[in-house]
Amino acid sequence: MVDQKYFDEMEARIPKGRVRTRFAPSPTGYMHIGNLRTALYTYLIAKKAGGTFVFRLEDTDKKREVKGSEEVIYRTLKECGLTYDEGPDIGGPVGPYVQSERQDIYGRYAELLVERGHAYYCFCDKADEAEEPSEGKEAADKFAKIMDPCRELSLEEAKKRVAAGESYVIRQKVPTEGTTTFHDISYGEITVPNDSLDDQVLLKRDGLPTYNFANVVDDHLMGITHVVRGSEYLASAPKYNLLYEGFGWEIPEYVHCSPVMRDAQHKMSKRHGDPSYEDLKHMGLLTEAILNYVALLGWSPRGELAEKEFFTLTELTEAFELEGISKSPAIFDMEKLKYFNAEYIRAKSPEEFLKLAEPYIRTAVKNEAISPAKIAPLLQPRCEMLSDIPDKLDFFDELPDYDIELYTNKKSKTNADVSLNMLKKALPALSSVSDWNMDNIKLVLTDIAEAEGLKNATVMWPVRIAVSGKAVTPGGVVEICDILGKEESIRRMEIGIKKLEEAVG
RNA sequence: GGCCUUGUAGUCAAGCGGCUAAGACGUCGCCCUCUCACGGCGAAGGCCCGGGUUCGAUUCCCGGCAAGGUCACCA
Repeated sequence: MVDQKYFDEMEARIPKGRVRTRFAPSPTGYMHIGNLRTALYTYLIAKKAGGTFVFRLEDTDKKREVKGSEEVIYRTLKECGLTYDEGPDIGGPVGPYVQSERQDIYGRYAELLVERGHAYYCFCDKADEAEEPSEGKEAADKFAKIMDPCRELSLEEAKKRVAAGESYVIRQKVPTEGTTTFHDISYGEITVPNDSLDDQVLLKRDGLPTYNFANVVDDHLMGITHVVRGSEYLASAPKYNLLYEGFGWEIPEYVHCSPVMRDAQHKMSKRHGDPSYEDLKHMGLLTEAILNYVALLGWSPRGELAEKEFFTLTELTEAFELEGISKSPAIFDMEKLKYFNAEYIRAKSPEEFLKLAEPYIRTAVKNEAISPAKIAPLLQPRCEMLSDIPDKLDFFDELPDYDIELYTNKKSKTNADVSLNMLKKALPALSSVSDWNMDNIKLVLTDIAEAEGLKNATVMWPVRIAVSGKAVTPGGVVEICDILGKEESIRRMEIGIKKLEEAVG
């Protein structure tokens, strides 16, 4: 009847004695932030304990598969440095690591569970009812109907019908009375009445397992010691325990993670345009910053490290404690992420930053005579995201058409008249500079201010407006003139003088 | 609706019976300064509500309220 040898062999393969965690996404979407965070915590738990991090692909629902999403997951894990020790592409002792390649396993275990009296064949065709997910009272009514007659069928009778070719599903036989308690590392002990648990389908009509069943079987067969997953699975955890008990298997530790929210009532979702990991990358955010921020969204270091907020992956591995995981949902805050990103950008060496910034600089500055290497240092302390860069540089290639109102500035004590006067003094002075560099440009300008008994701003402001055409620029006049070059700077000042003369009369 | 969970400033959060309730982002002000940014200094802002228990509750218990999850042959 039962092929005991098969089960013994499967059992024998299971690694024992060390922490093993697994990240088990389904290829149905992109890597959203909650996913990434779960993967991170899962990785950290394993690595902190010197254990094994396993990657498993849960593709039991072929209909919902999204092409390309698998690659996104692999790429994201790789970029983030969340390297797994066992997985579909690298193998391992308990493979295969793709559920669709393990199909025969689930059928055998489902039948084993039937033999053990914790599951039963169900011949009712509920497909019609199940098509449309319903809510509220309706769902409650449907649940009542789930207690079907097949539950009471004798095993011989059921097998006879199976042998006759009748189609069936296998359902879990949940006790109708009593309660079930399970333990979660962050949520503690949770007890639920058994009559609130439904006889969930384990093996579908097509022979494939449901997520809940495949999960339990695989986690056991892969020796997973800590099951890390989203809190949306909290409600099904009691049924998991019943399954483990039904098989006579050891129950793993559970670590449920609260969701990452868009706002107080909605989870982050692609449908609402919330950014995925890849979206954030495209916005010019750094992997280190994303990872660091995400780690702190729902986890915080304790004790002496309580005030530390910048962590590398390695530092996280050391600092990570299960106790620090938060039970309440956390709202994703782009502003704070940007702050982290800005910090990481500033921490880069000038060379590293130039490498990162150059493509962005070049989207705005096409003029080959202008060197990105000269612009990058101005940008480094001034951008939160790399994508901020182009807008800041739009005046380099071409002088924008600006309003002469810009020449009026209270703090610099300038207006159109004063500015015209300053430009007329600065023009010849700058024209006479033979060695065009920042020191000399600055010297010429400050000399004018000193000679006139004015504050530096009074001469700097008008010149900066003239050469940039903008009220706000990265860097000051000195840097901008230096980058533009003498000829272009002079030309722009002449334009400024002309504009002002026309206006002032 | 049943069951489960959560609730410290706008946001992330520390706290684990006694504190002026950490820290960070954001906001505001000041300083630095040729604009902006960086940097420095400072300010405003909070324990969901009501009962208990206790000499004393943000912390423990009960009840509300609010929010979330789940109740699929989806994961």
